[in-house]
Amino acid sequence: MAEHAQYEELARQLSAVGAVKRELARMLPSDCPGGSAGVLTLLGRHGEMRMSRLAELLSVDMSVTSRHVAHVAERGWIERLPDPDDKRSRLLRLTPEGRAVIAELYRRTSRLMADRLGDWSDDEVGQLTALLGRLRESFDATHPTRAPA
Amino acid sequence: MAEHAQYEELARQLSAVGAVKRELARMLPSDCPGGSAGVLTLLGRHGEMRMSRLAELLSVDMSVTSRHVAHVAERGWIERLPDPDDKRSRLLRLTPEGRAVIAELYRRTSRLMADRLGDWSDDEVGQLTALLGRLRESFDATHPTRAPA
DNA sequence: TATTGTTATACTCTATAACTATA
DNA sequence: TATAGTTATAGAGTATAACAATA
Repeated sequence: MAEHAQYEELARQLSAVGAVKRELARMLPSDCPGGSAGVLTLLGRHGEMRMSRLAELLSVDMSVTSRHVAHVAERGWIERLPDPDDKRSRLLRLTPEGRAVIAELYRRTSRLMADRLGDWSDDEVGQLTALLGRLRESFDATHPTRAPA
Repeated sequence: MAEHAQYEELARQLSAVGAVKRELARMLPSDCPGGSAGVLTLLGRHGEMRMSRLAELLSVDMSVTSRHVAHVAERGWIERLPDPDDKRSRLLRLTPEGRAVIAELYRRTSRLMADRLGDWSDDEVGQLTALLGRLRESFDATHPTRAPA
């Protein structure tokens, strides 16, 4: 259990993360905004999946996911296939063009991160990543202690 | 120097912080959106200051700051006083009403944080806060190694 | 009836550019 | 000329509600 002032300081730093996210967003290709990049990288990491699963991984409403997915589908970066198990559902799959975009995103991310975090150790980057993961888990509304059912 | 995969994972977790920030925003008073809350809490912490200084602390453009400040000034939560040292500038000062809003913000933040981070130790909260602070510093465009002048 | 996904609408936050007033 | 601040405009992201199709 932490003190109030500590919570305030954490809240302030979380707000300030916005500046970092905006700088990451500024180096994205012009036709691939952040929402699209999220769709592509999650499909690249987890493989073919349904809309609802993707919305969960993105931590946004499915209506938002639908828009981001439409954007990348219009550019031919993913396919939307019928789900043999449920005709309401659609399976999202990367195309070769989509994989090429991901490769470019990776190049740009690596370059920027290496420039900005050049003096961070592997361990420090890992610590921050782990703590952010735990933070998200603690705030997850579907967490068992808050949604017991 | 960290590996590429580590950078990717950090970028993903930074994106996911958005969900946490949105949950914090959802419990704000209806006439006090996040931008207004940022203005009030920074004035509360650092005291009277000019627009340009506030923009720097918020890490956003001064045009954005101007809008947020106008919002809180319209509600009587701050005063905009003439700066005796520079007639172009305005000094921003909290009113008693503004301090009351801050008190309410603190109550709500504490309640939510205590609920979500109840199983975090002081040390863990402090570690995350410190790492986020360092992250912001590393990405700060005005950092001496990137803006040497 | 409940769920998957789409679309329309509205709100917040942000940056860029044009502008006013002052340094 | 340069800087402090304001305003107009445009773009990205998000949530809610209404809807169609299917379970």
